[in-house]
Amino acid sequence: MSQSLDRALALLDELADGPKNLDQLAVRVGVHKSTVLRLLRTLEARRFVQRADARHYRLGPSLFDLAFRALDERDVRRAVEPAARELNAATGHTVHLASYEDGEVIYIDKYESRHNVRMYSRIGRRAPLHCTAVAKVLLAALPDEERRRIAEGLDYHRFTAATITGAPAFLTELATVRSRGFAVDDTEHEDFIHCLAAPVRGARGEVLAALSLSVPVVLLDRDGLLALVPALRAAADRASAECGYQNGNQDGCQDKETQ
Amino acid sequence: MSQSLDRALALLDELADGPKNLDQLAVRVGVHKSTVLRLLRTLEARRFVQRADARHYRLGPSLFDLAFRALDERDVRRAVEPAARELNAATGHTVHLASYEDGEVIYIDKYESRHNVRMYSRIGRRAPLHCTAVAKVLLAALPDEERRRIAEGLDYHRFTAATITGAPAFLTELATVRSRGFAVDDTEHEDFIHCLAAPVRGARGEVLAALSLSVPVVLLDRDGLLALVPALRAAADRASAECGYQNGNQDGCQDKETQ
DNA sequence: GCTCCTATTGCGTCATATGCAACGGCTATT
DNA sequence: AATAGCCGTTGCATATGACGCAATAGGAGC
Repeated sequence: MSQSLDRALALLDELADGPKNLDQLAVRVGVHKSTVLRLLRTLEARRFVQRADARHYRLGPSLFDLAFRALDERDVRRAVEPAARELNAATGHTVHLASYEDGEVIYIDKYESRHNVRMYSRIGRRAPLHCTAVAKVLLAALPDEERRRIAEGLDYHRFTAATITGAPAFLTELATVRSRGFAVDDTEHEDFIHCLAAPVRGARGEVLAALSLSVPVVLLDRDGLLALVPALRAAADRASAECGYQNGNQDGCQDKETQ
Repeated sequence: MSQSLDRALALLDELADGPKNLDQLAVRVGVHKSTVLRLLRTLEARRFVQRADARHYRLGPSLFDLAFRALDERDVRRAVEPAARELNAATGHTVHLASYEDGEVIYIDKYESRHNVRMYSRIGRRAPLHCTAVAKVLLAALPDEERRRIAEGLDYHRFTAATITGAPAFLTELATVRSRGFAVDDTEHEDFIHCLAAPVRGARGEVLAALSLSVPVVLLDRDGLLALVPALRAAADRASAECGYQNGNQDGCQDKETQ
């Protein structure tokens, strides 16, 4: 709708993977150099970009400030923090918090593993829907027809030998997740990582977010991973309580309504 | 320079502290509702904002993605991470990493305290220059005339009884920091917090960033804080090594050239 | 069922964002 | 040291596209 704004946002995107100069930017977004310069000047005035050196621009501190302020605003994130931190401390593994928004699953928090083998992920990143534990938990909570619609619209890119590659199999998996109350990603996204995820619920029992543990297979085999389920669920339940979820029923089968 | 872009950035700023509707935004940035709508639509198309509900907008995932990608790009941050994490684990206190850019000191990383009493800070935030340990370390490393110029331009807002409130006293403090090799914020910013900071140096000995520990006074008195100096310096030195700093001379008096 | 509030759209106007081309500072090159 | 080439920067003329206004539509609340 707004041309100049759109171009400016494209510039920010370009700058996200490293400093660039005027010409590079002009080519990448397809506008004249001078236009780029003027847009950058406005962005610079508001500290969204800054000059790395005389001829290179990079993203500026306003962006960080904004992003973290906004993340702080997200109530779930704040509410889940203590439980997630404790889970991270207790297990030593990577903990993620992800939420579902507009057909996407986004990581909204991350607590790094103590170990050297780390998972590659980042706050703000989108998780693939068909092969991550967090996405399974979040999709499993959607109303039937929406879940089906989404499942049938996915492309099921095969990341590893274990990746689920079809809507029917995926819908079956989601049903399992829904009835069991937690999800497993058994090296379906990356060869060397497997994950668990469990839902964080709000006052009306609706699923607000998914809390997950990601563990390199070299550290823990499948049984070792599954042995972490109680710890994960305890953390997710504590987080749910923090978010106003009342019902303490944890009989292994939380298949109640999910709005 | 670019009006619409400038307004859009103002909108983002407004949205950083919570979802707002059209009218609120229109009033705050001083433009017509319909203009706000059109700008938001562009921002929404690029996922910089999203609708929280029918009549409220909030910041979107692109922003988070961008911010974290940009942070990852910052080499210092990545290089310092292991040392900072270890320092955080060893002491249990809040660890900050800050850098100096264009007359400002910005937090570029943070590791939370294990304790309940926490410091209020955030990645992306600006640190006040005259009353934080990180700023002292970073300013102390600047060339003489620039340091003097900055010191004389500050407003020395008095946050606490201990805040340094004049350029001469501040310059003396910086000289001490420079020769001693670390800085102390003795409840100069907040009554209940005191901090230590030490420089992280690059290949040519230049100061790249400041690493700091923030501790509530209820947990540790002044001597207790100072007892952490060796741990902090060890971490800063490890981080410096990671950044290419060669000179292992740690005789308590790193007053070498600082570019 | 009615009212009020807020989002949305069509439209006419003109501010403003744009591309172009020329300038100028800097670096690198021989 | 002189020159060539690169890249950032500026002035200008143009028309695009962003703007405010006012009318419409769509809900929510009473």
